[in-house]
Amino acid sequence: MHAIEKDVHWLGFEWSGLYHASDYFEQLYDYAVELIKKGLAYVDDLSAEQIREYRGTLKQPGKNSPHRDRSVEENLDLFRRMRDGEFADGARVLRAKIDMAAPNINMRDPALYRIKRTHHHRTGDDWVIYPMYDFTHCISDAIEHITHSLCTLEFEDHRPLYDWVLDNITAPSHPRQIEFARLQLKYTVTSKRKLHQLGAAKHVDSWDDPRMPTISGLRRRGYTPESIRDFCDRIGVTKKDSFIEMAVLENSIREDLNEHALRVMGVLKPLKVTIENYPGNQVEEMEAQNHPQHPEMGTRKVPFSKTLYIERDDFMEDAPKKFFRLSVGREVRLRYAYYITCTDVIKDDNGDVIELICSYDPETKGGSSPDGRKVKGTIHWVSAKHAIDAQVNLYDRLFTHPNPGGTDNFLGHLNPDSLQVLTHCKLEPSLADADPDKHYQFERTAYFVLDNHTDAAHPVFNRTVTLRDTWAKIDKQNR
RNA sequence: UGGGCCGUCGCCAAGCGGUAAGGCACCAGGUUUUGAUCCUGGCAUUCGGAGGUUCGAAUCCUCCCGGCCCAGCCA
Repeated sequence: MHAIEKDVHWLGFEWSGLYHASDYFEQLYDYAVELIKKGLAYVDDLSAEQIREYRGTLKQPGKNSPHRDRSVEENLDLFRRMRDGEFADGARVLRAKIDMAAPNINMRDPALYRIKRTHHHRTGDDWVIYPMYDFTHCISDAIEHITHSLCTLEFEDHRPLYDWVLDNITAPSHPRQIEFARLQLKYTVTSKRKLHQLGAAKHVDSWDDPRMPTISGLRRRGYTPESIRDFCDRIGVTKKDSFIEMAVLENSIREDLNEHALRVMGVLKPLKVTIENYPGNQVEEMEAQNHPQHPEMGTRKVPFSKTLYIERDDFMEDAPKKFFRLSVGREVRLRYAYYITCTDVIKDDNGDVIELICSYDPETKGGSSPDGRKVKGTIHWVSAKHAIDAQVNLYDRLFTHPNPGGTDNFLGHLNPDSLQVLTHCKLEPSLADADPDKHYQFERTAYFVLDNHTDAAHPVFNRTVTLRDTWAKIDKQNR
């Protein structure tokens, strides 16, 4: 309950009052008595299984309970004694007397009250009988003078009952129930029951696991309240049962983060680079912009030295012409630093590249050359001896099936690679005191946020969403 | 003939009798010290289908097809 309040607050909403149906238990009881007195409700002694049998099927009408025609006096007495705890749990229920042959099953004398000795978080042990949803909700809405009671599609069949109850008691008002489709996303599940199962079976860490499409999960993943509200504005509200593509959600957060995230450099999969002609002890402070489109967001200094780390993906031995990054003999720009040319490659015994030897052009400090020559690629880097070590969590869709919830075994469609943990990522030193409330763009890779369960000594960054990657698309097409 | 609801571009979604908005995605260009961002252009002769009414239909009528929900003393 408090978690919900917290989520709603975080999303940016306030409420004028907090109401609980349990505040109306006494009134609800009185309305039930009113129905009994009108001959519109009765106490039934049938067991749950018997009631099910008597209910009939979707295509066949039900039949009346043998207790359906008890006198008002007897019903009043029995209901009173239900409340007083004279009967065992499940022994009797109060039912509305409507129509056992109704085509809408919800109208076949639905249960209004059942006996259930359970501790209530607000009313404690005051009650042993509790009202059913269909009886409680409409009356609570009426008491609160709600004008429109919004709910999801599966309650469409309940609306006749909602109206029946209010039509047959002296209701303080008669709200209108309107049903809408629930928000569903592809490649994930949104039902509370299924989300709970994911946690219970340890497929995710918790309710706020960054892979969960919960408010707390999205928050920990790095989504902002603004982006979620924008997403909701875009998708609209209708009665059509639909599934939204993740791309829409991702677009909303990218749009927000592109505008507000601080740009930094972080190397996820480091490859060592030695600048052979750079003085061994020299360190230069390069000036970098915090946001190229917003100079007012300032600049920062990033240390540069002889030994650096660059992204493994930014080097390719047999690079195609369209590959604008580093390869032996090719020149690239190190963002905010120098142009470098790869001169040699060092491999380990397995033949894997473990280090690059490069030379830099001292005339290109800051990233531009006096002779105006062009370099196609600009890559990010971090100085080896200044870098901080961090863990980075890369998240992907939770399921491999577009509608896992619609299959007979949704857990069978889990994406085994929904979380990829990267350790010893090398980040620029300014990130040593990263702000947990700020969002960062590791330039050229993705948006990240400090995990809110992290501790300062061992920073963990969660990937919110990747940047659009045209190269990945081209690369994929070429294979 | 159980009942209820829904069908407009790949995914969402306006439209409510006057001749198909918009977003996402996608495609093609341009700018760019992020292959990001940004900018420009393209993307439904057609609204699940077939008839009908009308000068005119996605919008009204009829029939058909497809999808979702309901047999908790859960919500």
